[in-house]
Amino acid sequence: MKAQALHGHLDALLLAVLEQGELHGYAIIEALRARSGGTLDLPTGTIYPALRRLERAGYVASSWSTVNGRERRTYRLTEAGGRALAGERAGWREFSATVGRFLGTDQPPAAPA
Amino acid sequence: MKAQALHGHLDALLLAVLEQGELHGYAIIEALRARSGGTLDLPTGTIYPALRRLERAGYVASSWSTVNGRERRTYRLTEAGGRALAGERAGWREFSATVGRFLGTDQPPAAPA
DNA sequence: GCGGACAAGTAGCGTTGCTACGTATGAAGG
DNA sequence: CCTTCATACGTAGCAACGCTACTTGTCCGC
Repeated sequence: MKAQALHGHLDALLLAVLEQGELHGYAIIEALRARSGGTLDLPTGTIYPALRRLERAGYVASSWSTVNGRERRTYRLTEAGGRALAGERAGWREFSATVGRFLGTDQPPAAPA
Repeated sequence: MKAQALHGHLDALLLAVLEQGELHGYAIIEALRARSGGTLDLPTGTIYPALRRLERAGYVASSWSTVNGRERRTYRLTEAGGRALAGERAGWREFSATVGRFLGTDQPPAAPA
């Protein structure tokens, strides 16, 4: 997938991942990769700054913990983050519907389990 | 709709509009606005540079004409542009499917005529 | 004459993600 | 013991892209 196609939607993805439970940065990267079937393989230099942006915005909160001598910063969605996610979802729906009208999205044949 | 959400997909939209026939810049803006139901109201400062980008890339070709004393630069899709559009379509499909998996797109109920 | 629709364009800005780099621990392999 | 790899975090600088604001010019209606 083209790299910068994410532009403007990364925050929504991160919030969506955190919606299902708190995770630390590295795990978020793996979650994105796993849930996307390998399509979304985002570098750390993309994720970590994005998480800090979200924290600054109040959409996520973080706390440190040490696991096996490794420092982890675990992020969780805040209430504001939940509201933001809802907005992002609505925004995404409108956006994809609009662009889809031109690019002919229609039915993705994928029938997930 | 949030402004910069288009990031990376504008070219595809322009090519898609031109696919249905050649148009001049101003008409492209109106076509986008009309076909999107007013959602896509892009300023000239967005469209004109984008068209020139596409022309430089060889995806569209242009020719001048004068209508009612008004200079028009009419753009049409080239063969390379058609191929590019096909690629963009595939890219969009993958992108929207991937992001949709996280944001929950599902089936847009729109069943166009 | 003046404002508004039509028609094209440029300059500069801000956002955003990416590349490249740096640091540190623990486990596995030679 | 030393190297390599996976885990885990982070920053600095860059490039792409669309937007805002502005400019120029014609034609039409008031």
